[in-house]
This record gives sequence, structure tokens and C-alpha cells, in this order.
Amino acid sequence: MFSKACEYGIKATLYIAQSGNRVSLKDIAGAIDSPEAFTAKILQQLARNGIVSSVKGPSGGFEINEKYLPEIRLSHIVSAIDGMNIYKGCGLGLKECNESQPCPVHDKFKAIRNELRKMLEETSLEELAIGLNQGLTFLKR
Amino acid sequence: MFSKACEYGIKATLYIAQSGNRVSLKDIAGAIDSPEAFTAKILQQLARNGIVSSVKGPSGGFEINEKYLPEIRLSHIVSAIDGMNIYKGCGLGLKECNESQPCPVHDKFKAIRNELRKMLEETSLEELAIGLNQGLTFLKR
DNA sequence: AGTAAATAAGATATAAAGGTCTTAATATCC
DNA sequence: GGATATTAAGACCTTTATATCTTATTTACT
Repeated sequence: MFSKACEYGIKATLYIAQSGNRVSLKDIAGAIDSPEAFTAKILQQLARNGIVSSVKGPSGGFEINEKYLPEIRLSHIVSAIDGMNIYKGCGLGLKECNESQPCPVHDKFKAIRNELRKMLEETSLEELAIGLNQGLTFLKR
Repeated sequence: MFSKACEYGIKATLYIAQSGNRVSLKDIAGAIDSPEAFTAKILQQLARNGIVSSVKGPSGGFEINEKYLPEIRLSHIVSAIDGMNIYKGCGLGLKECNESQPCPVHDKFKAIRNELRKMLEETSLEELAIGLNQGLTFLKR
């Protein structure tokens, strides 16, 4: 469904959100069981997109402004990393595919993709962090 | 959503279904605008899985037994080519993820994936071929 | 100021997906 | 039986995604 980068991105952001304070790359990679250097790349990308902020130097790391936390949705992370590919683009790979000249599965795909989009747009980091903090959900296994 | 191979596989099978008789690789690749040699690979895979049958030699090609046509679902093609990855596997890439120890998006993903599965299992080639034959839907653009 | 601890950025390496090429096998037609 | 048209199979090439390594840059602390 998502790229590996996007999976790591979501998990990393969730870990930062759930921790409530600044955390180091090493902590993040450890907590979500991801390759450290690759995770760094993804966090840089998220930082450039304003989803997390990074602090250099000793006791540096990544953090999320408490104030913005409730507004961050999964859709923000996904589009920062995977772009809009999931939302648009034909399910069968046609260069163009729309209501007037659709591929054979156009309507059926559209319905499902809309569900997915809706879900990603409605799900906030804050909401997901609750289950994590209660020990009901997990970022690695 | 699907691999390129799977996209070509669906389009190729649809073209064969819609044509109603035996068609050559060249015809198929032309009709769905796909690389010929790569399409051949995919058709071989579909033939091994019994979804299409192939005939060698002059006037050979690929065909689908009329009798089985109404029973072929998108899910058959997808699982023949992409395997079960779409159905199972954690949305965030956890090695294990289930009701008792789920990832933070487990339930939300599950709902959408079930929709997708349902759609693929319920959609028959025959059904999709109708729109194609009526010129309402397209396999290339 | 100097040192150490962190992230940033760019170059490089590896693996997987996507795609091509060559040779073999099979069937048709003369 | 030989020539030709087709698919089958396997080796190979190319591109993209995944991952690592190296060298800045920034900041805290002494």
C-alpha cells in the first residue's frame, strides 16, 4: 500500500508524537525497528515539510510542536513522502482516466480510494498516540 | 496499488475476455499499450495459473475458455501475479500484527483492505468486458 | 576556543521491480 | 520434412526503491 519510507515515516512521527518530547534519531530507529540512516533521510524530508522539527547538537533530536499535534493527519505524512500518487492516477495505469473515458475499474477503484483518502485525512497523530500510550498498540514486533 | 505486472495482467486478461476468441501476444500488447516481451512473461504466469490458456504455433495465441469466463474474478488475477501481499501483511510493515497486538492503524487499514478484497472478489471479468464492448470503458489512452 | 554530540546533505551501494534479448519448443502449412 | 509463426523459458539489462557511508554543519558544554 505504502512505500517502506512512508511506513517508517508514519511510525517515526507517531513515536515522536507519543513520546511527548524531543527524541534522538537513535531512539526513534530503535523504537520502530528501522534502519537508522534511512530513517534519518525520511525525518529530514518530514522536517523540510514542516511536519516535525529538528534540533542539532548535543541533546538534539526531533520533536513536534504540541500546538500543531492535533492537526497533523496521516495524509500529511503520506503526501510528504509518497506524494499524491495514491490519491490520483488510474488503477490500471492509464495515462489519463476520468469519468468521460474511464478504465474498466474506474468507479470501483475510485470508491475504495476515496475511503482510503477519507481515512488518512481524518486520522490524527494524536488519536493514534493514545492507543500507543495505553499499551494497546505497537510500533514494532 | 498494484504492481505494473498486475496492471498489465488485468488489462491483458480483459482484452482476451472481451475479444471473445484467441488473440496473439502482439494484438494484446498493442491493445493495452504494454511492452510485448514483458506482457508475454505475465501471460505465461497467468497460463500457469490456469487463468488463460495458450496455444503455440501459427494462428496461436491466448484465449479464455468461455465456460470459465463468468467465474474469473479480478482477485484471481491479482493473487496470481502479486500474491496475497495486498490482503495480508501489516499496513505499517510490522512482522506480526493482529487483533491482540495490533499496529496503531490496524483496524482502520483492515476496514479498507476488506473493502478492496470484497471488490476484487466480486468483480468478474465478464462484467467488466461489457463496458469495453459497449465502448464505455478503455484499456489504453 | 575546543571537544563532543547530534542532525544535514550528498555520494555510493544493494535489492527489487520493470523490461529486453536470445534460444528453445511447438504447431501449422506447404 | 522444411519453413514459418507463434509461445516458453531463462539469461540479461535498466531503473527505481531501499539502505549505507562519508563529510559537513550546528549546538551544548567545559
